[in-house]
Amino acid sequence: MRNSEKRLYRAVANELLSLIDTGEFPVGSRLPAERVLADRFSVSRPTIREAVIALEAKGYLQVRTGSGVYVLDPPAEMQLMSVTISPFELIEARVFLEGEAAALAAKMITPEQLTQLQQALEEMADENLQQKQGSTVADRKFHSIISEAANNRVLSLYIKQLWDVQERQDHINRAHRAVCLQDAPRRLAEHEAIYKALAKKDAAAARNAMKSHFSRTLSALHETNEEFAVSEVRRKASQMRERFSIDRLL
Amino acid sequence: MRNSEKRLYRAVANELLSLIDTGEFPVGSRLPAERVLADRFSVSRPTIREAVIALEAKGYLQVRTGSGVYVLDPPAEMQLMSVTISPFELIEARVFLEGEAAALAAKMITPEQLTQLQQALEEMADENLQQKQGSTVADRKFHSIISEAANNRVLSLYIKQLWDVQERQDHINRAHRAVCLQDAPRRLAEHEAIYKALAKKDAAAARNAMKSHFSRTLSALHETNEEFAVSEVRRKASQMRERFSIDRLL
DNA sequence: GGACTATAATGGTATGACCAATTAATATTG
DNA sequence: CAATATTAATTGGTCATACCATTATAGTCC
Repeated sequence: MRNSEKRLYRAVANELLSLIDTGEFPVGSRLPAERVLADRFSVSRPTIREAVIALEAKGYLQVRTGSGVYVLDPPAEMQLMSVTISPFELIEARVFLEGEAAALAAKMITPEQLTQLQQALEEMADENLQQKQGSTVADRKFHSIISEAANNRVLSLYIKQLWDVQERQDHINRAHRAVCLQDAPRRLAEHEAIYKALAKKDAAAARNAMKSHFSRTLSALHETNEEFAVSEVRRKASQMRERFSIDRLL
Repeated sequence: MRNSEKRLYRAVANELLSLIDTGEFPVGSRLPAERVLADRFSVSRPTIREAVIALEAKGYLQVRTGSGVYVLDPPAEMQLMSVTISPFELIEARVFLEGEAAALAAKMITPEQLTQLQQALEEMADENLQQKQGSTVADRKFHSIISEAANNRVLSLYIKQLWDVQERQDHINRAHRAVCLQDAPRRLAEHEAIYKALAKKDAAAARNAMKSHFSRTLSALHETNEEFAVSEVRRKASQMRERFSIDRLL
């Protein structure tokens, strides 16, 4: 199964999940009875119960006493984590959310929060000097302060979620880091531009600064993607070449 | 305990949580052994295990085989449902998300989707005629088509989620329905304006139409809120008056 | 046909036993 | 005495089984 699932109930839970997105247990359907599942997985009923309760706690299942266990559609965070989200979709969504958050923040931000932003900027500068350019902690801190300053928990929650998703997805993360590394001073300047707009309480300027900050990431991502596609084509071409040459030798 | 905690393990889990923030089980400490807890709560060990597993799944506890169960610092709430969101925050977020979705959709929408939008508009008109003005199914369908047309799964997922939240939260829902009922024809006209902008592939117009559609809801919500606040003040004032008059008579 | 009742199916809880991993105590050894 | 190896106690992990409460189904009766 997975990576050393020491506890049985976890293994069972994972199997149930894969059976769910395999389609054997569609959303809305009722799972087989606990006793049946116990028999099928060759485990005891308590173990099945533990797996079910874990999945229930995470929002995948609903248990109705006397009736059965039913499959719910997976919670939104998990849908985001699945690979079906492309980097472009994610960055696009972040542009809107963080752009509007910046605009709102410009009107609501407190002096303390502005001070915190300055601190974050200094930390980013330090990171640049200390060769630790891969680090994004100060970056994230900066954006996090702004999203909090917008005073809208829906926005800040979504922004946080998208940041988490991005950090978990390799290809996006790699592209993002490449951009950051490649042009650190410019990135710092962009953050400072955002800060200045916020300090001036200029909502439109803050939104624009944030959007242009992201748009560079987006275009870099497009380039990276293109490069990747090109290199893929070359790789396949070279494979073909090799194969044909071998064929000729035969 | 709580409101009808039918299942024992939930009651136990809640008690454990309260004991944690009471300070009896501080963060980082080890819980008493399962057998001890079972004895203390007068439940069986399996029930304790179920409670522990549920809390583990939610990130409150960590179980180390052979060692014990340890208290983690509580995870930042990532669930929108478990946080109380004010109507204003919610509508504000929807304005941004649906506004941008409309702008994107204007560029990407297909003829089939435009047809579907027209159908949804007709259904809304029917609902108005048939006195079923409380229904929002056609309304939701309309907005759903647009969010799909934007071709960004992050946006459409979040828009769907916010709609779900709204339908689950009474106070928001009541305010929304009040607005809808009060001015059905105008609401229909707003939807038609959105449709026309989309048909023209005019992104800016689509965004504006969508935003002004929401802004009316938002301002109506503000009024409702104000009215409610005013009536509360009056109610208390009248109570006071009554009480004072009684006092004088005595 | 509709309301009511008996029956079966399903989840809910409890006991007790045994295993495996960890930790603490103890004995061994240098 | 100190470091190490061994043993014992503690703790979570799993299982088998039994019985209860709730729900759903089938059957019955009017």
